[in-house]
Amino acid sequence: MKLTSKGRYAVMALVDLARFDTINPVSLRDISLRQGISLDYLEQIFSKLKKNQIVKSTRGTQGGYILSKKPNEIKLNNILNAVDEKVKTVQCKKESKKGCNGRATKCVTHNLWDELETHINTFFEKKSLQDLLKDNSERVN
Amino acid sequence: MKLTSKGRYAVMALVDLARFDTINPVSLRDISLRQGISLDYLEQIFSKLKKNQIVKSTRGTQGGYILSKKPNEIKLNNILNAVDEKVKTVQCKKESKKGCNGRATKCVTHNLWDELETHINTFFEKKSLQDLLKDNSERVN
DNA sequence: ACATACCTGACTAAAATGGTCAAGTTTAGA
DNA sequence: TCTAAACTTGACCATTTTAGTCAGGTATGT
Repeated sequence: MKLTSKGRYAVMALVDLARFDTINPVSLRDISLRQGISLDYLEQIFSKLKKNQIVKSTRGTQGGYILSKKPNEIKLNNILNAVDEKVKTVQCKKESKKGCNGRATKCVTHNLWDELETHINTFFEKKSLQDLLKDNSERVN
Repeated sequence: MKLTSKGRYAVMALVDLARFDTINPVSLRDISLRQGISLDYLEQIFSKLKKNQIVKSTRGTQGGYILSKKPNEIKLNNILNAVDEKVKTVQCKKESKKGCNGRATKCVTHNLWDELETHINTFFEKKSLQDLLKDNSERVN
């Protein structure tokens, strides 16, 4: 399982977007400056967010990104999946005749990681962008 | 955050140990063969488990490892911490005057990762080796 | 036309991962 | 007492992932 900066950046950027896209599209440049994330890296991230229909883009001067849906309809789960931060805890070979570790049976921890995966996914499915906005409504930055 | 093979191996090895240490210490060699984990790697893992008083060792012929406590007293949390698979989701610089990203404020997702961390830790604190033994009591391997 | 901003893909330094290898020390049992 | 089994320690390493950078584009509002 992995939960690294990419996922964090994606969430940060989208919270930023949710705050500022009410009138005009928001440029990555602005997000980059406000959130302290490299512009080039943001472009990679937004490319994936766009492919997953989480944001929409407008090109040209005054262009930028806006959210595709309302903040309460965008779950953290959607965001993290979009940037390939899928919650994956076990690397048991699926569909092979043998189970984990090349054995006939599943490794003794197999069910455990499955449970954990569900546990974490549930957490992210419940949280929406809206929830984060609310939590940080008093913040300046 | 990271949850990789090392943690999985540690749990697998301890479940194995819990099953077989009733009479004699169990050698890493045996665990290695039964669980399909490299012996050398197991040695690294058990070195840490020992430092954290999760297992005790006996040297020499017929030596090996036994659990320091009863299976129901060993929480998964203890195991994963011992092998450095601490649940860590954010790399915000602690104790610096500035918050995440070198800003004066915490990044908007700071609380989120904190919550997740608690969420996951709670999961592991509730699970003991005993629980895993029970789940797999019918297994052959 | 030109500046702004999106778009794409190749590239890379540094860190983490999942080990291996070598050289011990300790102790049970023959 | 000798020796093999088993623990102990630390260095080393190939591969993969991460977190970007860089170098080009293309589209479009003014």
